Amino acid sequence: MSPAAEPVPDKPTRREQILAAAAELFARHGFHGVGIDDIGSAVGISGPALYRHFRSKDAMLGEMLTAISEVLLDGGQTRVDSARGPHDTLGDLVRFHVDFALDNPALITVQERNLGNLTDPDRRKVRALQRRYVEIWVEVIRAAVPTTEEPTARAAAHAVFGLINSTPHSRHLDRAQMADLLTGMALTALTHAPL
Amino acid sequence: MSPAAEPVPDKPTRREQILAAAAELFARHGFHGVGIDDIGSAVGISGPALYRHFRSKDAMLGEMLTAISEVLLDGGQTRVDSARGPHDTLGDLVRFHVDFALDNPALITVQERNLGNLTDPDRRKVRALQRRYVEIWVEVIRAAVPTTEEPTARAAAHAVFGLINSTPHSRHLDRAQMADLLTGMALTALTHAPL
DNA sequence: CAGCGCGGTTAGCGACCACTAACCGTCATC
DNA sequence: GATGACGGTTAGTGGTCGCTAACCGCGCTG
Repeated sequence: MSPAAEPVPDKPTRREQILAAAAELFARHGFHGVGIDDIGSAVGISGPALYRHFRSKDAMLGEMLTAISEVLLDGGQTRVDSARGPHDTLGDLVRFHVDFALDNPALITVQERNLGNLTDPDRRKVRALQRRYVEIWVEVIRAAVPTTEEPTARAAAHAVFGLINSTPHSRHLDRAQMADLLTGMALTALTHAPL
Repeated sequence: MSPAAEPVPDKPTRREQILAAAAELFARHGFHGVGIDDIGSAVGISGPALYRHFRSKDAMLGEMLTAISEVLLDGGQTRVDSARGPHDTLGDLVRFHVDFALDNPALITVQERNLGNLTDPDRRKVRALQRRYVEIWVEVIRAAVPTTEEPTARAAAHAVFGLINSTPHSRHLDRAQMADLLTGMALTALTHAPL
């Protein structure tokens, strides 16, 4: 067949394969619980070959977490930019985060658990991105529920992240049901609870 | 002053000191990210002295997590035993878990993140205890919101755990406000969302 | 006061881990 | 058809980690 003409949805590059495998392993065993050889053999190569693609193990985690944070921030900003009204925007934001969590359970887990294993510069960068993402949520929450104080909105946003990110720890429902459940609970908690 | 007559609330034993320090460290750096020497120096002794109190590093984590699971299960059972009505019982359960999470952020974090670092027998034991705790929640949820299917109730329980356990990651409010916020969000999500 | 258990100490051992060194086959290009 | 970038390989190295060994001072108790 003709080369490079198939409807292949972007064959993942080796770097991406490695990051995906590493994310799975980091999520299951923790950053320090995974060896360089474990990651290598998870993608069919062995051990030090990884250093053809990454400068260090720390760099893998750093790239992984900054990528996640950028995707979240970017997606959040997009939802806000196409705002139709405060309540719809909040709904879009919730649905976006729910979809991301359901589609990337390993990444969500790593971001939640392994922030402390980043190098200092990487952690600063990721923290900054995360802060901007939270600020988006704070503004949208306060637009939808105007009586909410800013610190309360921030705490509520974190609580909703916890609710949604709990996904990886429970697989009792199928994807669609889970999405509806989490979206409903998150929106109800944000808009009907006494904040 | 007279020796051993003050209102000291049970001076913590050495084992307890060690477990508390280890919990803090495990929460911050992950199980494999903490060395035996780190734990030792956190309680003022150094390194291998820990082996006078625990058989291994694994045993510390094991004892820590089984203790947490037993406290939760026990507290949950107590709340159910003194039930006055479905809604009150659910409220008691939520408030109990919120209090525990706010008072023991490190323990909650360790239980969430480091279950995978337990030895197989320890993990089985902890999992069994956790399952029983979740089943308490499932029954109470279904009593308070009778239209809820069992798998949905289980997923909702996990989601609420995620919401409440998000506490350690956000300290924007003082304890009382945080307790009210989390309790309100959890109860609203459970009883007013379309489960 | 001899004996001993309790809870410390330091030194060291074997395993493992992140990473480097040195080497090699496969292409694409000139 | 030589060249060199690319992405692999195996062997090895320095450092760290969990744990054991050997030793020791203190406070009970018979």
